[in-house]
Amino acid sequence: MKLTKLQKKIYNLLIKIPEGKITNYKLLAKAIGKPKNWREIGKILNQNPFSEKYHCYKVVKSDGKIGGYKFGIKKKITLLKKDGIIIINNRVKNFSKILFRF
DNA sequence: GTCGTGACTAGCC
DNA sequence: CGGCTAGCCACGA
Repeated sequence: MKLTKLQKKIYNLLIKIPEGKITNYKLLAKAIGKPKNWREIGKILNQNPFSEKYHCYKVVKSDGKIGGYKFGIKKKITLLKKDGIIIINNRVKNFSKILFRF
């Protein structure tokens, strides 16, 4: 299993997200020091080698929309709800409040 | 070495 | 609001 630098950083950050909080691609990109690399992040999360260990479902779009998920956004929503996050019309309620800034 | 592409973003109408 | 557009970078084929 070969991980790119970005992968390592991203996964490392993902596990830092506290329960009940979410983040978005842009913040994640900023956190790894490359604000314009959100594209890569989406790709990497899609590869998703550790989908069960890492909280990849806690990553949403910058406007609070769910974005995507390898197993379908339905699954993603279910997982988010388990964390106490409310989803309405494919959008996160209280988005700015539960948004976790690194 | 070159080309295509993505779980996106921001800006404009 | 919403839909459309251009821009962006690293990775894999």
